[in-house]
Amino acid sequence: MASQTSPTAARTTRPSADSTRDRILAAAVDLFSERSFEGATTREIAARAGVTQPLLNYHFRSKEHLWHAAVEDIFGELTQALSARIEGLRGVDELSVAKLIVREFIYFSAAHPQLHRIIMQECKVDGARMDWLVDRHIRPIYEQTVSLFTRLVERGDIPDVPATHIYYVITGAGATMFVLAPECRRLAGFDPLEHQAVEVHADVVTTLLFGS
Amino acid sequence: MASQTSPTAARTTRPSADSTRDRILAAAVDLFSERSFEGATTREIAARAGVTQPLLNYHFRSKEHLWHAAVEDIFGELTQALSARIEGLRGVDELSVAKLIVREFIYFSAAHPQLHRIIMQECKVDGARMDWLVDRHIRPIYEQTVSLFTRLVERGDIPDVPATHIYYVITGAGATMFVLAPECRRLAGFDPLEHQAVEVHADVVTTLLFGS
DNA sequence: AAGTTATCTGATCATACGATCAGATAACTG
DNA sequence: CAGTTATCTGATCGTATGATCAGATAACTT
Repeated sequence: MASQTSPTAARTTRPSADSTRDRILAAAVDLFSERSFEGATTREIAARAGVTQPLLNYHFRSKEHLWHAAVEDIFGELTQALSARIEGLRGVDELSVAKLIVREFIYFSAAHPQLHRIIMQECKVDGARMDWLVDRHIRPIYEQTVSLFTRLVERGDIPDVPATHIYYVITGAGATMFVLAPECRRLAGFDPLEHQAVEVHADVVTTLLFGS
Repeated sequence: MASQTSPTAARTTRPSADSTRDRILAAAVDLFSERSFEGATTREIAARAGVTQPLLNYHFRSKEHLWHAAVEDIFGELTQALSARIEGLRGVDELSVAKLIVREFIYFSAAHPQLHRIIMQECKVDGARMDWLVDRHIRPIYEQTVSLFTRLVERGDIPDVPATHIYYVITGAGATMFVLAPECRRLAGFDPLEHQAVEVHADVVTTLLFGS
């Protein structure tokens, strides 16, 4: 029997190394982010993973399930990275925590452009996948961020800026830039990542947000 | 014989009203922007235009040609709108022209979110359509904008900001916001267009760019 | 070793999709 | 009006794609 997982269920039941399945997931993350759901074919994903196409339907009920698992995978990594960062900052004041979390997010975005690319590719009108993505992954992070920044504003630690603006700066200026690097190169022959290290970019965003 | 047009040829040979063809083009612009090239089917486009599917292949050689014609259409409207604005400003100083052109661009973006949506949907890795789109439409506008702003900077009319930053503010903050309104609503139950008139948003961007 | 389950493949199916074509209808021309 | 061209449709084709299935192979259990 295939190890069927529901689209929303995190992959935690079998912790052992399942390298073939993982390779398929990695290939799916890559191709879905590069070409969107409709633009990526299961054969292409299989080829990149070095397996045959029917194997995808063995490990995942359908292409749609595979997409959900892939998104679960990449967003799980993000959540884990952020949690680990917070965990390592017990006792530190919330302002410093916020600064370091934003940095962590930018670093992750630079290292995993697939994450923002997938979001971008799913920005379709009346898209069910986008609804799921927002509900399950984006909103939780968004609300945590907003509540953290709201506390900092109330405490007078940072200037009072609308929460949506904060989020816009972080995700937009802070992360999407890395994703749009290829388009930037296409347009102006200029790649932001070549001229500016991630750390420098993180500095800019931090200054923008925290005014320091 | 079908009125075949090459993908890059502007539709200027037959100026008379061709309402069916125009309805197909409008439907194509809508659906390509809502669902991307691969996500939109020719049958769906035909249905929205109120015609049968084979008619698309009569007016356009292929789905790819239809996409090019649709992009040609919407970007042609933009170019025309900007040109008309410039035409009506003969003799006006370049700083005022720049301000009004930026406004015009934001108004157009708000009225035609399909334009930025199409760009967004074609942000794929190694996408031939994106290459064409940048070469034929985006770069010309980009270079014109940059050269205009460069002159203003040299003249000391506006603060010295890197050209790419200028373009980023205009297109990013200025226009993409309207396109991402559905996602904004999805995420935070907040639609920027409901809370903020286009004029107000244009004010914000203008202030950001021209510091006045 | 034998039995059992998990993993993987080749062959194939059903369908959705873009394209084609013969022919109908409408519009235009002389 | 007759002839011609432009416009449009129903039927159909070829193919790409996601899914299925029987069976092979590997791994694991007792």
